[in-house]
Amino acid sequence: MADIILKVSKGQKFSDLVPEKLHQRIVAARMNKKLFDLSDEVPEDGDAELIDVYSDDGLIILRHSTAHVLANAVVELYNALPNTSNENLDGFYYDFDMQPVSTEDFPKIEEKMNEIIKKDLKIEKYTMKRDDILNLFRNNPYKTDKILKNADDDATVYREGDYYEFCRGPHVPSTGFIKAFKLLSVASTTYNGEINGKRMIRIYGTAFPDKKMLDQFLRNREEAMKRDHRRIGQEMDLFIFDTERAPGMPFYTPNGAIIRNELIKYMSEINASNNWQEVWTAHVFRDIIWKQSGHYDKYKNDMFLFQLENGEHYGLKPMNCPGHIAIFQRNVYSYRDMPVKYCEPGTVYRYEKSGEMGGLTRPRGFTIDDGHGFLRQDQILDEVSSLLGMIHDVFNTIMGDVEFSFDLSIMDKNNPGNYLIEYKCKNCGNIFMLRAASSNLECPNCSSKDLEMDFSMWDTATENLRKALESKNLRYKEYPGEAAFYGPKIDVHVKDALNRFWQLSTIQLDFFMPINFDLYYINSDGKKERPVIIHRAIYGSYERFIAILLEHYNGKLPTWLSPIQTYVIPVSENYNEYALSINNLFIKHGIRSRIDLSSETISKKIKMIRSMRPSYIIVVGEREEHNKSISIRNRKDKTLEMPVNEFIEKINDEISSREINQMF
RNA sequence: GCCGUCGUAGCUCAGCCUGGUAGAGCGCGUGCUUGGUAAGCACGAGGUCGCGGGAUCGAAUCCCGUCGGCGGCUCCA
Repeated sequence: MADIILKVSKGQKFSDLVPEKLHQRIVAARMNKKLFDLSDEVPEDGDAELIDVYSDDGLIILRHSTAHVLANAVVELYNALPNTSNENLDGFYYDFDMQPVSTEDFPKIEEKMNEIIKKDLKIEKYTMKRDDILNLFRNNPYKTDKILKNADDDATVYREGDYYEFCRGPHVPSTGFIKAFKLLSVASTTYNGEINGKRMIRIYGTAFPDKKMLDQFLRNREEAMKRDHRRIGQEMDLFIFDTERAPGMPFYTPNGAIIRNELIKYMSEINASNNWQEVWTAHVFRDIIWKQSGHYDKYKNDMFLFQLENGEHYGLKPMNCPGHIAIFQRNVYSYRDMPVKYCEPGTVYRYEKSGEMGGLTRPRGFTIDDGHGFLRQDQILDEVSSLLGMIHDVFNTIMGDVEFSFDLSIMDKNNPGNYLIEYKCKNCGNIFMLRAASSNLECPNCSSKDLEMDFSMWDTATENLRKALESKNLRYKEYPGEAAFYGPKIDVHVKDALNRFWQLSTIQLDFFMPINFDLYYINSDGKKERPVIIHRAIYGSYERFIAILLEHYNGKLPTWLSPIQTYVIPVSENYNEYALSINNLFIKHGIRSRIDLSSETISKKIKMIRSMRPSYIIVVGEREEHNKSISIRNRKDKTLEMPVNEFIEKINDEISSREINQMF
């Protein structure tokens, strides 16, 4: 439905503007970017937008209102003290101070919620004085705290039956607007996320405008759980975790190593064709390099650091950039040599806290398809454009025609102290870079405090990132204040088959490392000049990317990535010889083929191998031997007989062109 | 790191509440079966119940500690 925009005049009630037939669909209104309850009066003449429950904003309002019904129910059932709720892409949650509940209690809570919904309680809004609100919530310290922090004398309180909520709104007009909801899970959390805060119970749920959408969501959710990469990894025998002896470290089994190596090989080709030179760097460094890079100060608690008998201090690399910088420093470069671009499948080790690890998505050791470019400032645009092209090619090749989203994280000029920026001393003319938050704002040369900020480096870099995105016609969102202190960045998200966005690629500009390591090149005037470093990864990490691919394809990887490309099954022992000759022929032609000579029935062999997701199952018997052919069963369980040589040619094409779809 | 929850055969799990030193299915091995596209039959091997301690005549089971896993929180260069 298109947004409904109406001319409205001051004093009208929004609810009176809703067309009769949309009565159950319009949940709120918006004017001048402000949301209103339908019970509100129009504040001034102008254009108002009616918010449909099927729109993004409407959905959030619906979920928000459902969270309140949850709170209402939980307060009645358990005498809980509600704290706060939130809504997101998947649903909502509400935090309570209460005795722990489990999912077994959900039916009871849902029943109570349904009662509240059936009553179709009006959700009424009251504007109240702060002291009155405080009085109303005097028995709830969490609400009191929030009121003290947020309320002024025209703050709002909403009533739903006997239940009151201190809230900005808006809400759906009555509880009957909630047509389809479900509680999903329960977890514990801390009050306001404070690390030592009071323990709270968080109940997760979701709501949709109709039952059909809810069911679809629940089905997707179930499918996502079935597709969990840990489960698929087990079924396909791809990797293991030796949780006792090497917690958080993935081990690739032969099948998993095939996938990883194919991805590395492809990235290596992409890198080479875009002039990124492959290097190899050490995994263990003396700690001095981490002190120089700044990682030690900031991340030493998250690093694997150790000391030898002789007293020397070492650390495993948590980042690849210092290694690449070390290689860059072997030479003096002319501006003509730039850019210098090094890349590497670089394995890094980070001591993630025990509770922060999880499968392949958050291991302690992982390999980044890392790259560091050393650029002149005028080369940023070209390089970023080239990277955006690489990103496009890579994901379209591997995942198909996927949807992307781009985040541009930029500096917040209202808080320049957070960032490393250039200053000019008005006293002595010295130009230097400084992160104001971390040191005194004074000229390192003459100690003058009369300084002028110069944003030009940031402005140029940010403008180049924008230009690169725009030149490729990519839509992006800007996030002021989200830039790293050392530079702006682009993060790339890719949508998978289950409609989930994953952050994969990142392109970060860095003004800081070049200073820490005193990097320079010689410009056309023969003077030293600082390069900008570009940090980039396309897959992100191999571990995470493999996990995403497994879930995206439900393990049914394109043939070029598939650990088992053909699985040969003879109909009976009488055809073992023919089957063996076929298998050997495949292997000779570079196809990853296996054969099943066990004395099981053909049905059982197929049943057993299915969880390993071979690309093609090849069945041979009398007919095939006679015809010099094979029977091929594809991933969709279609079968086709084909001459052996024709199949070999076709599958080799499929593999070498990294085709996503099967030959039939 | 914090809260919750879990750890039994290669895998998935039952037994634990209400102590009497282990069970299933799949897989694996052997034999029979020679089967044409999602489980043929029989027999067999395999586990000191994550690890350490405590109370008990006796612990997979109860208590404490510890190491891991999972769901969240916090964090993620």
